[in-house]
Amino acid sequence: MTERRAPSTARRSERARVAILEAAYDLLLDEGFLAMTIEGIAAKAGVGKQTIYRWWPSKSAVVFDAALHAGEQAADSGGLPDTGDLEADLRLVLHAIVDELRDERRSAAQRTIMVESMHDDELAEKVVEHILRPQLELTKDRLRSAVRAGQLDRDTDIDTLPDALYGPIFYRWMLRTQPLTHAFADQILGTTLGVHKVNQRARQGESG
Amino acid sequence: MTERRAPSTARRSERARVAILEAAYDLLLDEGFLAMTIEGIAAKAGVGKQTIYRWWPSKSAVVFDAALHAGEQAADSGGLPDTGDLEADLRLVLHAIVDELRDERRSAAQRTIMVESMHDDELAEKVVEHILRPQLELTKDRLRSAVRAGQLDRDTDIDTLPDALYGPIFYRWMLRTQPLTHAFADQILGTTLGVHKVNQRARQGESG
Amino acid sequence: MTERRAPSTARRSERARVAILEAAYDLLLDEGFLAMTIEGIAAKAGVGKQTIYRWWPSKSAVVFDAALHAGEQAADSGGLPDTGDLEADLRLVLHAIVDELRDERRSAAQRTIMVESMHDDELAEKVVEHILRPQLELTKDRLRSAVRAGQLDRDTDIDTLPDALYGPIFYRWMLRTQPLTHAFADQILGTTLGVHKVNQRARQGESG
Amino acid sequence: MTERRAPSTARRSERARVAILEAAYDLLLDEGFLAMTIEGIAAKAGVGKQTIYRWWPSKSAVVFDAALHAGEQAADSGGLPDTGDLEADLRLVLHAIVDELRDERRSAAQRTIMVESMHDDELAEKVVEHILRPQLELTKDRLRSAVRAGQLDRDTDIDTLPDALYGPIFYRWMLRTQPLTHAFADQILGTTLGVHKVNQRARQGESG
DNA sequence: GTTTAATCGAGACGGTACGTCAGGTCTTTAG
DNA sequence: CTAAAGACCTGACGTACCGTCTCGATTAAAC
Repeated sequence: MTERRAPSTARRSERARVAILEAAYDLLLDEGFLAMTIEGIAAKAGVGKQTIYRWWPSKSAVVFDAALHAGEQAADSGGLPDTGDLEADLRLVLHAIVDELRDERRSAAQRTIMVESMHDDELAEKVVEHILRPQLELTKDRLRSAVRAGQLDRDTDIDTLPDALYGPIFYRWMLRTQPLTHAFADQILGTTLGVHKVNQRARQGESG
Repeated sequence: MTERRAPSTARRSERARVAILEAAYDLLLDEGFLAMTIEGIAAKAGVGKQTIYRWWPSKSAVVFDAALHAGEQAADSGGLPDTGDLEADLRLVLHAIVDELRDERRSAAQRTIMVESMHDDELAEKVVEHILRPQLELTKDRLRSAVRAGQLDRDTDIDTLPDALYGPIFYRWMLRTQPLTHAFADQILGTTLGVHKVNQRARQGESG
Repeated sequence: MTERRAPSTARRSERARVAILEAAYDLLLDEGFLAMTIEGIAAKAGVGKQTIYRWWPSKSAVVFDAALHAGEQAADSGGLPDTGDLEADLRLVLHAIVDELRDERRSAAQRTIMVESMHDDELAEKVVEHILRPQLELTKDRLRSAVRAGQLDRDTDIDTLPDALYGPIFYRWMLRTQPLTHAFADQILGTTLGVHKVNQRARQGESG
Repeated sequence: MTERRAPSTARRSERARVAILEAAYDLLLDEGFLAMTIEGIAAKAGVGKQTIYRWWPSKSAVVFDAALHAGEQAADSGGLPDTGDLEADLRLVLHAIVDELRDERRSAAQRTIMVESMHDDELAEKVVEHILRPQLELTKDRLRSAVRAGQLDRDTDIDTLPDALYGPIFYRWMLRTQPLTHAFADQILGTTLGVHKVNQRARQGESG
């Protein structure tokens, strides 16, 4: 993933690679990004420091790969569910996200990476490219499908809606101003889809 | 702000205190939180390292105070504007936030504080209490005023709406997936208020 | 002695200085120059590495000072003995040198210094100035005294004789081709003084 | 020369062997023993590190062989000249040695090897066996021949005389206290042979 | 004339020590 | 008594080499 200065990648020791990623992930969870050190990773992985420096340019890069390695979940989803009912499908997705983020153990690493990406442009780019962009694109695909199915206004801004959905959840997760719940996700969903929902608005119009 | 282990605070040199805070803020803008060092602050401020350690417990603490010192703006706002037109008032606020965050110099400190609060619970609490909570409370006040004025549904969830407004902006600012613009803020505002706006929905219902 | 890059020497910790020199000397005797490390000295002295690097530019420099510190004997001799009997006086000196060089513990430092001075011109100069030249000058003084006393030919080459005395001993010490003994020293002494001794040659002439 | 752990020596690549020795000698002259590295030799020779480690046990061993290879002069001499005039023959030998040692370029490597042999017992043994002992034995042979010819006392210590001859020259060469000249060699020779010369002493006796 | 097995260039590996940097504490000197 | 200056111990940094260990790809020998 990140072996950009890799000399060949052919002779590379898979054993060492995996040991490093797992040691890095453990240390990330146990000590946090700032406290962990390259020397610590090397020691825990039973690996020479140079073997880390040979394949990764920075601590950020190792940790990012470690997080990806820990959850090979990024590419597993072949897309968002599409049952025909947009709101139900999105609710499923948001609930899954909330569930994952509420598991403190699993989400600590994610949060750390997000945080570090704020002052590490290289890391930030990787986060956007490998984690956020794919998720956003899949979401947009689902929304376009909904437009085609007549469930959303034809003039809905497809680029903004995902931010409106994920932003508030991200906000509460990062800043912990209030608890992150399914109910909150539902409210965000309702609020966000509100103006754009064709049928509902029509029905509301009739009954109004 | 953070002088917890201060021995007396009485004999403290104001000259040194200000020099430290200003040096710290300059370095924060020039080098960023990670690159700057306590030694660097001391050198730039023409101060002994011990004079920093005597009054602050950590780099985070100095930088937080430096940011507060730089902009004594946190508490200046006596509340959100209330012209009677909720959407216009919120648009003003969101545009101001966007403007501040788009100014790299001004937003660097904010970003740093957010970042550091992630692995510094004490700092996190201060951020929430001194910066976020006040902003959220003022926003809620404005929303309640709108409900009273009949501009918003009576059953609008006042606790969720601010997250729906600020969350997406925070999301784009932190993750930099797409540029942060006034247009984006406007769309979020439109989407978010959409279902709750009394007049507009009524009008839409009539014309539907 | 070697604090060339010393910033001030005023604030210097005498405790640390002595601990370093003693640790260095111990390690020199126990492990030898090549095997010992700066980190090892620091650890044994209970000192930070930086405290060594602050005051000495190289391992050689530390070890040289350590050797000087161990035996503040370099300048102690107020001159060679002068009992009137040149051969007896020189025999005393050579035996003392042999004794010192045969004591592995005591000669290790000397050997190391000689070795290091080969690839460290600055050190070499110090060795010549502080150790060799004084010894040679004192020896020449004693020889001149013997010429005045009529024990040596008036045309004896005073500049060559010391090399003829010390050279062979140095040769065996360094190259270890054969053991270094008092008998060897005596033979060198006899051979070297042979042609120059006034009385003996005269007596030999009479008996020839 | 030193291929002690060589598995067969049969399949050995002569090209690689020579390239290694020449690279090593170049590096020895250019950087000195301490600064040069096995990796450097391998790189300069265009050879894998393992090819060095396969045939030599240590850097010392490679460098020693490299020096031998550079001057295949060690074993070329079939003995010291024996014209019947001991002093003239030895003068020839000493002048040749002085000439070689005065050539800084050629003698630098020799000096380095001598120096390193002080803290490298394995190297020391090789130096003694391959370079010094042969020279000393040849010298002793010549001296015994002189005894038989009646030019030297029958009780002359044959084991000491070579040290008395070579020691002072070695001393000045290594320590560089004074320049190394033919005149110096002549004086050493005169002093050393003085007491033992049969004819001269007899003549002196007659004239005394 | 092909096996076939050792050697070759290459270079990754687990390590040690390097010399530097900054952390946070302790000490000295001046005001 | 505080502040400046800065030395102190600590520990991580990123680099250079160590000596060992695979890798294919030549060789040169014995079949």
